[in-house]
Amino acid sequence: MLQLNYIRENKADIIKRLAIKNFDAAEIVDHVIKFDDLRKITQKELDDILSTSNKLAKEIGNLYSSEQHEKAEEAKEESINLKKTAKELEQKLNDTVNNLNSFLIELPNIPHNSVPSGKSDADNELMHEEGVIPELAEGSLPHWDLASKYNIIDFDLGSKVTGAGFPFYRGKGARLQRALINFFLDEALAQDYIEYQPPLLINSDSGFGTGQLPDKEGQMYFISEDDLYLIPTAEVPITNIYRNTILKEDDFPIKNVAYSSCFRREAGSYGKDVRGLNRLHQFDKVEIVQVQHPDKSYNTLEEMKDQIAALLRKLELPFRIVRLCGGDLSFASALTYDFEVFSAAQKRWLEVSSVSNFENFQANRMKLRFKDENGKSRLAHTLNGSALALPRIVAALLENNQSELGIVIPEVLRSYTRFDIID
RNA sequence: GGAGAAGUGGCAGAGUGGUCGAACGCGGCGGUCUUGAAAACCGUUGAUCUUCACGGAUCCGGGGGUUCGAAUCCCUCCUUCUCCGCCA
Repeated sequence: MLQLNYIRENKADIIKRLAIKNFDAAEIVDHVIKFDDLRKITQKELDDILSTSNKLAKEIGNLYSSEQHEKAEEAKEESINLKKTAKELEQKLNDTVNNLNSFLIELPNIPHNSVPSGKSDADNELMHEEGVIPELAEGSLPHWDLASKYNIIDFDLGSKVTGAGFPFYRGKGARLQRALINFFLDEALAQDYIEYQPPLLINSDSGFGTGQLPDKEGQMYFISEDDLYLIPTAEVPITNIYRNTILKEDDFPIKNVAYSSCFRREAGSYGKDVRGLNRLHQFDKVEIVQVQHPDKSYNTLEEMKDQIAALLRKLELPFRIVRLCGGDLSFASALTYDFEVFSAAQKRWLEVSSVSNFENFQANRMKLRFKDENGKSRLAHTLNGSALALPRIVAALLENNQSELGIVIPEVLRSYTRFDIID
């Protein structure tokens, strides 16, 4: 959510920059300012009424204690009238604030200056590419075939027990997953992150705080009985730790890491993009979250980017980094880098991480503030990134490392898997 | 799941209808004293909206209500604690 004062002071600039997200903000901004004006006026009127009513109430108290009952009754009469007016104004103020908010939450975050314009992922900016794209031998298999060949992931069994997109991992497949989780967590701990195990269900306040609600309501599994949502990412519970808090400046940087399962309905997805591990309803991910001083958040973003690149390098996977264009950037993000690994049998790049700076967009929704050096409350900046999402990493490892002997485990993982090869 | 108790400022803890945004204490900050520090003493110390400012309004778990007036009374939801039941 954008800050009201910022909108008022930078109207033209906001409209211009949101155009990069292909979002026409002109009308909404006008509504926001109009309703905010009305809000201020109404608030003032109400405050004045309440002020006189408060004075009157005190007076009535005094009149009673000095036994002037008649005068007190008169004052009561007047007070009741004031109250009626106050009720009406309150209603009006309420409506106005609701209108204001309904427009305010429609505005996406403003893209960073470096964000290129563009319509879709085709217009993303390739920033970096490294690693050797493996030449696979004749007869090489995509990961879903490898999964059944070595009996390490069972999609059909998942369909039977739950439904499509909920695979079972078995034997060395399960152990590989566990190894990756531990590897990713240990790498983050070495960078001074604090490890968390969050709840996997969140309430609607939390969903609103990070921006999933109301925008992506249909993408989350909802438990209506208890009014709770399954988390689509650990970002939600981990960032919401700081909802409605005021930090001290020396609390920065806050660096948290969490492993969790993630649940996504993925309504509307279909076709070859969702085959095998490419897109699941339930998957595992290690997520890094930082809360940072506004002046430092972009340095932090670069640091997180480097950290994620180092993970892929250690796993010996060929990868590239793209800067998302305006059209591909999420609602809440100001700048996002996507990491993609090359999956050699599918011959395509798979997104395995997304690292974003939300600036104060989430912080404003969840009232995450800090005291600056002058003792003033200011909104903090929030960032997060996957480090990393498991399924597509597994897909690339299986495909890229297949050989006649089996699937070769990268050196760095062997102390975690305690096997060298899946055969 | 059943029965009971409670939720007040960073912490601790008073306040049960009027002058309470809230005593006292601790902590924090500033000062006096000191070569420096501690101690002692003095002062100060919540958030949000609004205003150039003075000021005004709102907030005592959340929401609603009673009343001229609510931290204080009523309803409801949430959370915590105790006892019983169940259970990994």
